[in-house]
Amino acid sequence: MAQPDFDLRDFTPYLLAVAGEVASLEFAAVYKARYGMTRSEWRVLFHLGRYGPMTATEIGARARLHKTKISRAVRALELKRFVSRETLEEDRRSERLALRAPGRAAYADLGTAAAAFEARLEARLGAEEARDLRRMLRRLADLD
Amino acid sequence: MAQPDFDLRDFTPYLLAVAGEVASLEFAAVYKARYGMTRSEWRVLFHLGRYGPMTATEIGARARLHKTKISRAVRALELKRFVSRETLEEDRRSERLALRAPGRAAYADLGTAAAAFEARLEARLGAEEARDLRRMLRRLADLD
DNA sequence: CGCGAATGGTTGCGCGCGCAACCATCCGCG
DNA sequence: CGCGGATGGTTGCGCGCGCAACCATTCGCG
Repeated sequence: MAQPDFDLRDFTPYLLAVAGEVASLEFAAVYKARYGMTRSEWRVLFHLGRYGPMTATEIGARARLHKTKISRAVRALELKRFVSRETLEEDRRSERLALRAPGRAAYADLGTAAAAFEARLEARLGAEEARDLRRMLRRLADLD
Repeated sequence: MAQPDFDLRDFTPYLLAVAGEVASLEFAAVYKARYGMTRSEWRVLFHLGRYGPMTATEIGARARLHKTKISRAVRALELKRFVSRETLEEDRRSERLALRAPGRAAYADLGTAAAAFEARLEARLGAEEARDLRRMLRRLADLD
C-alpha cells in the first residue's frame, strides 16, 4: 500500500459527499413528499421565488445547474402550473420564466421549511461554527 | 414571499451540494479517465485497499454505500480483475472481497492522487481551516 | 427438529442525469 | 444583404441510481 496512513475520513471530497448526501436527502424528502419535486426543480423554483423572473440561462449561472437539467425542470414545473413562460420580444430564442400563484405558495412553504431546517442545523453545530462552515463551503464552491 | 432575506447562499445543504459537486467531479475525472471507474467503484476499491479484505456488508457500513451500489461496483471491479470473491465457509451467504494485484496497483496510484488533491485543497484553505472544515463535516455526516 | 423471520447479496424497473447532437434565432463581418 | 459562427434551449441516448421484490442461507424459538 502506498500511504497506509491516509484515511478516507480525512479526505475532504469524501466528507463533502457524505455530509451533502445526508443533508440534501433529508431536505429532499420534504419537497419530494409535498410536491413531487426533484432537486433541480427545487433549485429552479427557489431561484425564481427568491430573485424574481429570469431566463433559463440566468438560472443556470446562479443555480449552478446544467442547461438540460433546467430545461427538464422547467417543463416539470410548468406541468405543475408552478411557472409560466413568455418568449422575450428582444430575443425570441429565450423566454422569461416566472412563478405563478401555486408556485409562489410552494416557494413560501418550502422556504419556511428550509429556514427551519437550517435553524436545526445551526443548533446542532453552534451558531459560530455553522457560520464558519458556510464561509468555507462558499470558498470551495467558488461562490464568493 | 415568506422570508425575502433568506438567501440560498446561506443554506448549508445547498452549499454542501455545490461544494461537493465541485470537489467530487474534479477528482472523479481522475479515476474515470485512468480506470473507467465509477464513484461507487472508487469507494469500494479504496476501502478494500485501505482496510483489507472484508464482506460487502462491512463495506456498506464503512463506506456509506447502499448494498445495490456495492453489488454492482464489485461486479465491475471483478470484470476489471481488480477484486476477487471467495464464499465464506462459516456463512455461505456472504463472500470475502479482496484486492488482486492490479487492484492494489490502482489503489496505490489513486491513493497518491487523492493525497495530492487533498494537499492542494489544504493549500487553498489553509491548514487550520481545512482541519476545522473536516471536523465539522465529520460531525454533519455522523462519522464521529 | 422445523418453520418463520432475519440477513447477505442480486436483479428488474423506472427515473434523473450528463453528453453530444440538434433546431431556432441572433449577431458580426465582408 | 448574406453567410458563418455564437447563443438559448430541447431532445435522444446510455448509464448509474434508489426502490422494491426476490433468492439463498442462516438464525431463533417453540
